[in-house]
Amino acid sequence: MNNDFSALLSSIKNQIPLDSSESTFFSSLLRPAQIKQGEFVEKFGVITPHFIHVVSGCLMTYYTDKEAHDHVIQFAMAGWWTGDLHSLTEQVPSIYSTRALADSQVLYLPKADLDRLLEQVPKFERFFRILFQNSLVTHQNRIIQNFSATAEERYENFLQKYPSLEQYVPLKYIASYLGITPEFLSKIRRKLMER
Amino acid sequence: MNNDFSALLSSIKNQIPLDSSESTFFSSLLRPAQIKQGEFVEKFGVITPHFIHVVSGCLMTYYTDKEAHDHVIQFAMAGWWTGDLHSLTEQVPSIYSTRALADSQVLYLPKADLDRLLEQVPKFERFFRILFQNSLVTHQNRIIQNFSATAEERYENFLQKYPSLEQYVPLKYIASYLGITPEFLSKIRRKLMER
DNA sequence: ATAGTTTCTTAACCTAGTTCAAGGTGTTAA
DNA sequence: TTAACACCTTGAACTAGGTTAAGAAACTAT
Repeated sequence: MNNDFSALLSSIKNQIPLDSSESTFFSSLLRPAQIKQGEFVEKFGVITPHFIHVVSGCLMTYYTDKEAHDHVIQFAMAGWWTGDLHSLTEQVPSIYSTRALADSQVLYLPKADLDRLLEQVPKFERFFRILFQNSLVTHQNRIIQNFSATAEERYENFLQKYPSLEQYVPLKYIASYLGITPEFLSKIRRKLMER
Repeated sequence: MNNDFSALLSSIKNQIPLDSSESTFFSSLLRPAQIKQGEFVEKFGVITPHFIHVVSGCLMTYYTDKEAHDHVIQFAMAGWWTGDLHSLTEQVPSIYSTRALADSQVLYLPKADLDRLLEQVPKFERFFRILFQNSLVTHQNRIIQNFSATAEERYENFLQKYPSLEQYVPLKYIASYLGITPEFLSKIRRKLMER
């Protein structure tokens, strides 16, 4: 059994029981890839060809607005799925770009294979239903936070929630994820240091 | 076939084929209810007992923060599902409240019945997978908007996207949904009138 | 080592959005 | 008919966070 796949397989088996032929079939659909720091795995304007699972390292997904400002919408660490869902499912050009913040290993699940998987092993519908359901709750919490917490509170929550990210992620991207400028994050950090 | 159910059934059949016994089983799990304007269908601190589908009228879901300020996170119109997913699935006290903005008809799908449905008719996993997947895309778009658009742009987008809501929803709740104060929404509206 | 590039910080000034307080309008209800 | 109430608006004073521009640190790459 390939070592790249074992962590993913066991996280899936946490949600749905898989027999060995199902595991083998699923594994056969995954395309491992090594991504160097700074490389793109998904680009604005390009149709996303596959769902992306992070085995190691760290990826960042961001949106570029009309004024050419980037807005980080997600950091994806080991064990996470990422990629523009809308582009993937509707096969329309992506509005996001995804880049590696560190050398990373990923598993690609091509759209056609994902569709085949869901058809042939319907249990995976359940897996992705739960995955999306949890992600939805996370997104709702983020929306609430953005409305009801100050930038300072959001930064403190971020540090608590993703302590391991500091090693990978330049502060300017954390600022972007929090919805503030790097300059303002700097002010916040100084204020917190002085305490 | 009960008229309350037919719109929901056909929206489901849009995604997954249902034979008549499956339709009947699903329908047997739904509990119709009439909600008067102002009544709650879900309350902060209470475990959400069922998933909620809106047949007619309009519901509003909001979060109450430590300073006792309400933040509207969703308006649910005819055809929408609503309710605190996290409370429903984990059976923990809800952090949201949901109220009727107008006299409304809803269908309750109790948690135990939802679980039974997913077990006995696994096709529904697919239905909810797609439902959550689409909702996730909507939530991501909202996060992006909050970061990259001004309050004025967000208000204009809101009007475009939900033109029918104006009849039900007091402006102060629209302000809350947009993440601004009613006073500031007032200023925006005057500015737009003057054009 | 040194130049080039990217990241982080500082400070002065600016603005979108808030807060507070008051008044206007519309609706229900005795 | 007037009191009570919820909603919307206005304006003045304020603040969280943005902008601009500069320099300091930290990396890369010769």
